[in-house]
Amino acid sequence: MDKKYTIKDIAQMAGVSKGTVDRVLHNRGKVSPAALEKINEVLNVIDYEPNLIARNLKSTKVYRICVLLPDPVFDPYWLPCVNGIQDAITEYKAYNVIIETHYFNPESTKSFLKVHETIITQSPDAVLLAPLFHKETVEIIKQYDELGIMVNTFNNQVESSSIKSFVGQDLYKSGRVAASLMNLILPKGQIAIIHIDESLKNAVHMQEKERGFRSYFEEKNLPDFSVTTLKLKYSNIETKLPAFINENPDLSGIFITTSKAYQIASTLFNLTDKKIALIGYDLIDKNVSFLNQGLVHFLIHQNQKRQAYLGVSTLVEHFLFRKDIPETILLPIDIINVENASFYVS
Amino acid sequence: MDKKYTIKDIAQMAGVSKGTVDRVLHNRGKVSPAALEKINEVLNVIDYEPNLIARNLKSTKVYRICVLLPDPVFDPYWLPCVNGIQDAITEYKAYNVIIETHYFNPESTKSFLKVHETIITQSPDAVLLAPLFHKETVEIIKQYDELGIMVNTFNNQVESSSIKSFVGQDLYKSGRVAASLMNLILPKGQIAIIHIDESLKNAVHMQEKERGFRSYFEEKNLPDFSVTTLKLKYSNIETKLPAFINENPDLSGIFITTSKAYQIASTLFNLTDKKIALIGYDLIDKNVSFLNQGLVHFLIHQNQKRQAYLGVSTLVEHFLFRKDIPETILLPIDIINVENASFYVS
DNA sequence: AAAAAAAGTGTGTTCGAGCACATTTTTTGT
DNA sequence: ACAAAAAATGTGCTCGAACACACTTTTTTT
Repeated sequence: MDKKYTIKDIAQMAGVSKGTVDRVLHNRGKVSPAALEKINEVLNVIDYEPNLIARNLKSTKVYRICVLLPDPVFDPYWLPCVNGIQDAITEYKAYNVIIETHYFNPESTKSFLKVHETIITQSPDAVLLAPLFHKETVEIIKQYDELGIMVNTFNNQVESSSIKSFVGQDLYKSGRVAASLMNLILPKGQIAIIHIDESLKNAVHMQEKERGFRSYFEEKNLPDFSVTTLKLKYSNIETKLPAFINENPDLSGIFITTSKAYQIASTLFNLTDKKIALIGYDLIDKNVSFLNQGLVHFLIHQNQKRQAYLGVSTLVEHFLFRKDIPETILLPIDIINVENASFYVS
Repeated sequence: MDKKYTIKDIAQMAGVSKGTVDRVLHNRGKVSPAALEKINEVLNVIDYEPNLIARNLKSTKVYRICVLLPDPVFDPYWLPCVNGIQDAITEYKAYNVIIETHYFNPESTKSFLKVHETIITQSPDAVLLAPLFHKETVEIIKQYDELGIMVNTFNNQVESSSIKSFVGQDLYKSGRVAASLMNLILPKGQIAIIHIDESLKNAVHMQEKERGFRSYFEEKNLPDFSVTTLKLKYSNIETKLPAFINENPDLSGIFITTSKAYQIASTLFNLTDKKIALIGYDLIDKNVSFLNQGLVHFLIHQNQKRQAYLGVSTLVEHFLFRKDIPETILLPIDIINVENASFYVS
C-alpha cells in the first residue's frame, strides 16, 4: 500500500528514463507532451514522496544561517537562547548547515547595526534576529529582503510587512495570565505594574503585558483592586521603590513586566515589614532563587531557549526539507511556581 | 576547523583503503596491528562523525515499532497520544521506519494480552506501551526481553527491573503542585482528594498524586486545612458526592486525581448553593469546557501527546542515529487555568 | 620448499535524487 | 531530400557509509 516509490520506479511505469521523470518533477522543461502525460498519469495514481535523505546526501549546497542575538553578558535573559541554538546545531550537524551566532550589545543600536554589517559580508541564506530596535530592524530587514536573504524573528514582535515569520509569545495574554494569578493570591488591594528596563527598547513588549494585565481586572470589574503603573531603572530602585511603598500603604502586589523581578525582590527583602506578592517573568537563576525563598510567587516562563531553537529549526527545515515557515509560532504561557520550577530550568 | 571528514579522507590520511578504515570503525577485525595504529592515530587527531544521512540511505533494514495503547474510544484521555504518534510517523516517514498503533480495551487485561500476542506476531524491533496492568505488563515485558525486542513505557511508571525506559511525569510532584495551587485559592477549609476510576488499574497513579498532595499540606503545617480522601465511580457520583458534601459542610476544595474532573464539575453544577474549588488533570474537551465556565480552577497538563511522541521518537532515533534511550524523561508539570489553556490544547 | 590455510587489504556496488552531458529523435531551412 | 539546428530523451556519475567479494600477503602445515 504505502510502498515508497522512487524516480526509477516512476520511470519504469511510465516507460521513460529517470532523467525525463526528473525534468517533469522539477519543471525543467524539454519534455514532449506525450511523455509528460504518461508520467503525470503515473504520478496521479501513486503518491510519490522524494527521499529526503538521498536528496540531502547529494546536495553539496551548504546553507548558512546567522543568528543576531543580544550578548548574554549584558543581560542573562538571553543565555537560554544560546543553548537553544546549540541544540539546533547539534540536531542538524549531520546536514550541510552552518549556524552562526553573532552577538550585539542590547543597549546600543550602533552595535546592532555593526553586527548586521558583519552578517551581510557572510552572505547567509537566512537570518534569525531578536528585533530589539524597531526602526533599525525595519531598516536591516529591507536590506536582507533586497539581498534575497530570508528573515525570521523571535522574542519581540515587530509590526512590519516585510517580516514574514515570528516565534514568541502572546504578551497581551501573558499579562492576563499574570493578572489571573494575582487575583488568586490577593483578596484585594493595590497592585503595581512595574516596568524595569535600562532603555526603552522593550517598551512595546512591556506595554503589551500591561495592557493584558489591566484588561483582566477591568473585565472582571473588581472594585477591591486598583492598578498603578510605575517605571523604574536599576539605578533608582533602591530609592524610588521604598518611597512608592510608603506613599501607597495599600500596595499588596507587584507585577514586573521584565525579567528583573529579582531586583524588586531583593529590595523588598530589606523592607522586612511588608508582605507583597510578586509575579514576574523568566526563569533566570536569580528569579528562581527568590521563587524558592518564597519572595516571588509566580514566574511566567517565556521559554527563550525554545524560541531560539524553533526560530533556527524552522529555517533549517525549510531549506533541507522544503517545509513551510509558519507565520507565527506562539509558545504556551507556562505558569511557574516553586513546586514545578525545577522541570523548566534548563 | 570543523571540516567534515569522510571515511575516504581517513583512508587517504592513514595510507590505507576505505575498507580497512571501515573495519576499524566497526571493530570487524581482520586488521593488522600496523594498519590499526595508523588509522587510530588519524582518528585521534581529527574528530570523525559518520554522515548519518549516507548511513541511512544505504541501510535497507526497515525498523518496525509497535505502540500498545488503550483505545481512545473507551477513554478520551488517550486521544492526544494518537496525535503524538501521528506526529512521529510524519517526522520519520522519510526513513525506513514503520510505526504501528495497536489498541486495547483499558478495562480488560484479556484485551491487553491479546493485542500483545498480535504484536508478537509482527516481530517488531521495539514496543512502546502504556503499562496499565502491572502484573500483565511485567509478564509481557519478560517475553519481549527474551525475543530481544526493545521496550519503552509511558504514562504509568511500573517498578520492574526489566523496564529500561519511561516517559511520563513525576506524579508525586504533580500532587504537590496541585496542593500549592489549592493553598492559593483557599484560605482554609476541608479539601477532598477524589479518586474516580472504573477499575483499580490506576491505583498507583492516583496514590502517588495523593501522597504528593498531602505531603505539601503536612510540610506547610497549615492548621486551617484538613484533607480527606474519597473514592468514587462514575455510577455512584450522583448519589455519593452530594451525600459527602452534606456530611462535610466545611468542604471548600476538591482535588481530582484522574482526568474525570468534568464528572465532579457537572454534578456540582447542579448543587448551585456550593462554591467549591476544583483542581484536576488533563485538557480533555469536557475539562477545558468547565475550566472556561469557571467551575474548574486549574488543570494539570500531563501532555500525553508529547509523552507518546517522545516515547516513539527516542526509539526511532535509537535505531536510526544510535542515540541513547534516556532511562526516564519527566515532562514538566504544566499549570493550566482559563487564561493560558488555549495554548496547550492540541 | 611447496602447498594450503589464514590473515589482511583493496575494489566495486548499492541506496535515491540531482544534474551534466551524450545520444537520439524531430523539426526547420535550403 | 538532406544537412543543420533544435528538441527530446537517456546515460552515467556524484554524494558517504556499508558491506560483499576478490585479491594479495603472511603464516602454518606437510
